[in-house]
Amino acid sequence: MREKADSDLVRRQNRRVVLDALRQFGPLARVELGRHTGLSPASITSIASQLIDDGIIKELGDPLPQSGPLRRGRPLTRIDLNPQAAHVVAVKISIDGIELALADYCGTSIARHRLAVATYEARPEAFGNLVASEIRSFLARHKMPPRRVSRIGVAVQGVADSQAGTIMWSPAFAARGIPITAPIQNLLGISCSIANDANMIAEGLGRPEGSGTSAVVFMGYGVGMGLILDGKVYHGPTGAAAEFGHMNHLPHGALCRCGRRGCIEAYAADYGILRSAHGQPGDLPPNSAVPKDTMAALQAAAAEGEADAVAAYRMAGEALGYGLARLIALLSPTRIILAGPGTGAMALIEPVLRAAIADGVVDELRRNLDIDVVPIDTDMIIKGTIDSNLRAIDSDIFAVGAMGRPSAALEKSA
Amino acid sequence: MREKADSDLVRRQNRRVVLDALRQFGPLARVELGRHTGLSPASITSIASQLIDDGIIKELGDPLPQSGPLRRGRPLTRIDLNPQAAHVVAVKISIDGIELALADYCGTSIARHRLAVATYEARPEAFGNLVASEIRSFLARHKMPPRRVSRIGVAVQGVADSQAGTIMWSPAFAARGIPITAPIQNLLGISCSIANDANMIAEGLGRPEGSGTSAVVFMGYGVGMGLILDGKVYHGPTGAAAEFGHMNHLPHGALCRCGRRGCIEAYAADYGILRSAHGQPGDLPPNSAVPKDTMAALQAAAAEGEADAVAAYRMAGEALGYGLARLIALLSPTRIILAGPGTGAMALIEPVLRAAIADGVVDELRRNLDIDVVPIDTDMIIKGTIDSNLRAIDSDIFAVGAMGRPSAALEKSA
DNA sequence: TCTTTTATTTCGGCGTCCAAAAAAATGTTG
DNA sequence: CAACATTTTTTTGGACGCCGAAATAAAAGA
Repeated sequence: MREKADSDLVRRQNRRVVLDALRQFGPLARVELGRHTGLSPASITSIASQLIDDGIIKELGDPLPQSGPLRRGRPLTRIDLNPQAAHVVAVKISIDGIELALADYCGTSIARHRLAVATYEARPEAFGNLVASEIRSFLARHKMPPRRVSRIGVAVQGVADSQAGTIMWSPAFAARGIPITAPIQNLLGISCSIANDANMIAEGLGRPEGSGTSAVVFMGYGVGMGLILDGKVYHGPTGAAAEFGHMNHLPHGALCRCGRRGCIEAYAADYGILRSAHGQPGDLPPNSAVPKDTMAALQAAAAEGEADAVAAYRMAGEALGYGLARLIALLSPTRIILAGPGTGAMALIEPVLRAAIADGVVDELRRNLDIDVVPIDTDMIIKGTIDSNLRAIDSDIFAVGAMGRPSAALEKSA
Repeated sequence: MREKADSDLVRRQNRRVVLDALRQFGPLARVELGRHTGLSPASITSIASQLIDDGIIKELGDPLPQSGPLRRGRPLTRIDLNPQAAHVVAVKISIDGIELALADYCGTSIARHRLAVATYEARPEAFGNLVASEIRSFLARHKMPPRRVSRIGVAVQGVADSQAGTIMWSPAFAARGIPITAPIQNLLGISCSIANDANMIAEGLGRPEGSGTSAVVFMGYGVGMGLILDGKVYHGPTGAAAEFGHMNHLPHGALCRCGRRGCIEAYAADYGILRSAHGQPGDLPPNSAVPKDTMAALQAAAAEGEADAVAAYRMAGEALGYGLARLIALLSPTRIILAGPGTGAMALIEPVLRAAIADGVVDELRRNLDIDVVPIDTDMIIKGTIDSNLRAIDSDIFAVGAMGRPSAALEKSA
């Protein structure tokens, strides 16, 4: 059922609109905010002074690099998000290591740390606590009191249940159903969420694009996907969405890490490509961690025209292409973004991939489709996790009542 | 960018909430409306009297079948949607015929009409006008002045571009890109929309289910799908979404009506099943219109255990099953609904279909999945089209400003 | 110093919501 | 049959939000 509205909702919504505009278009004067948001100057004044009182935004001092053209009149007073208003920690869990990042409310990175952890053998009961204590010492090292961290976001490869706050299944772990958010919240008292890593890439890329439907494919040690439907990242009922890598390509096909046969990953992830390049049978149990060098060497060999390597990449392109063709038939996205280390061999993969899409989809459906390859950026996941959690903070903060007391959000639900 | 809010928006939203509640829970007294919507009695009084003035809802007379338990106090004054407030026409275009239905604002069917049209040979320029004039005489026959019809909804099998208002591609037509909404709007002056037929089934089933993610599969002369994501029917960027029937099943597989190879439809639509039951090669051009009797005979033969027929249905089940497995990996729906005449052979199809899903999807993803077969109801498409257009009217009407003048919506955007 | 220009704040009006009090409409009871 | 009791609906008064217009602030130019 749709929700009723009242004046409280109006203010909340407009606070959010203002924060959105500031987050997207950097520092802005009140007039400019008015133009961006459609709110009247009077309302902007009111909302801004409230947000300033709450310490969420602040007026910038003098440094007004008033660009060239001579300007008369009262100068603009620029306003920006207050970087001290909140902080977030992003945690990326991957095979044999976790990466931590601390950022302020503006999204500026304050500190990073990477540490090796034998994830595959990790005990499910202990792992969450390990992460929590690593976060604690990371914060301590950078003199950041946990009280000032408003949110922790965890990104993991594989299937994350964001409702339950667990890792349902991940190639980084032998175990299943590993609780993550509960131990972190218990030990640190900071609210925490978990999501799939490719979804976090989509969060990072998602907003600026506007309201389209697009898919981000992550190619590397695994194959992941972030889906943006009607401008919003799709998380599905449990938060375990868009397991493109484990979408079936060929029934009874090659063996995948997930235990099934014929998944796209079994042909297009590092281990799948390697397996076919070596001429190994498809039912050979997958080799979980492929060293970067090995893949680099394989890419080089393929670029030189080495037949087995070329064939392996073509097979990967075909699996990806038919998978995307199926996705297009279902969702008709306007944009597909290919990202991740696997794009290093894109020259070989792309023609096959495009041919497969052409073969598998009615022309009408792919007329408005762009396929882009974005530069490999290892920080995309961290950046997306930070962005997504900052937006969540915006949502928490604007939900705050007029008195600036966070409990207002709770009073509502009572 | 998120939209700003003002008090106008509040009233619009609350009007909509009230209409929603009435549409879903039948006639309600003001107190009951208050309970359903969370609005205060004062607000309900205000909103209701406005809606009554606008003629959108009305107080019911005496007939209060006050159920048993002795009730003191002022009796409830029940309120309901005013059936005369608006009317809709639903048009279902299928192979060789179109079906018209007229309904009032409460969704009660006033008239139905079916007529035969040689759609396949229809000229694209003329077809829209033909439909329009059929609607006109249909309305005239039932003494319904076009002025009192607020919306016309067209449902068609195949790919509809709801933005452009055309049929991009449909098995009912040899031609492509047939304009529909423009000629209807021009001739009748009534706003008109077009959508895929399976999406309309989903509209009809969609709301009561709440906020889950589910897929409705239509099995019959073709294979269609309506997708409900997070409680809302997904229409995709152009409105041409969820062409499940033309999702590739096997690369280089059997020839489909759409001209591609290996589509699910090529195995699971009537013509596909028939083709394989007759042992005909997969590249035999599809037979567009299969008579009902033929399919009934085939279903009977299969039920008797006739080997070729059984094999054909098993192949259909496999194509559907792997297609659904792929969909589940991507969207992890909580419910899949199988509907349409093709479900007549469900006893044969279902085991294979379930086996394919089990084979193609990680256990974790299908743990919370229900697969249901709903009774074959030929009116589902009509009903869904009517419902969907009534909800669109609700949205138009609540958008009306306080003065009851529709132009208020336009003034806003200026 | 005075004018022009532009940005921001203040003020008054309007619309919405809500809580509480009042009114309405009926059943119950002495 | 009149005085309660009970429940629904309307009215009243206050709060909060938005907006337009006027007032104020802060500069550049004359």
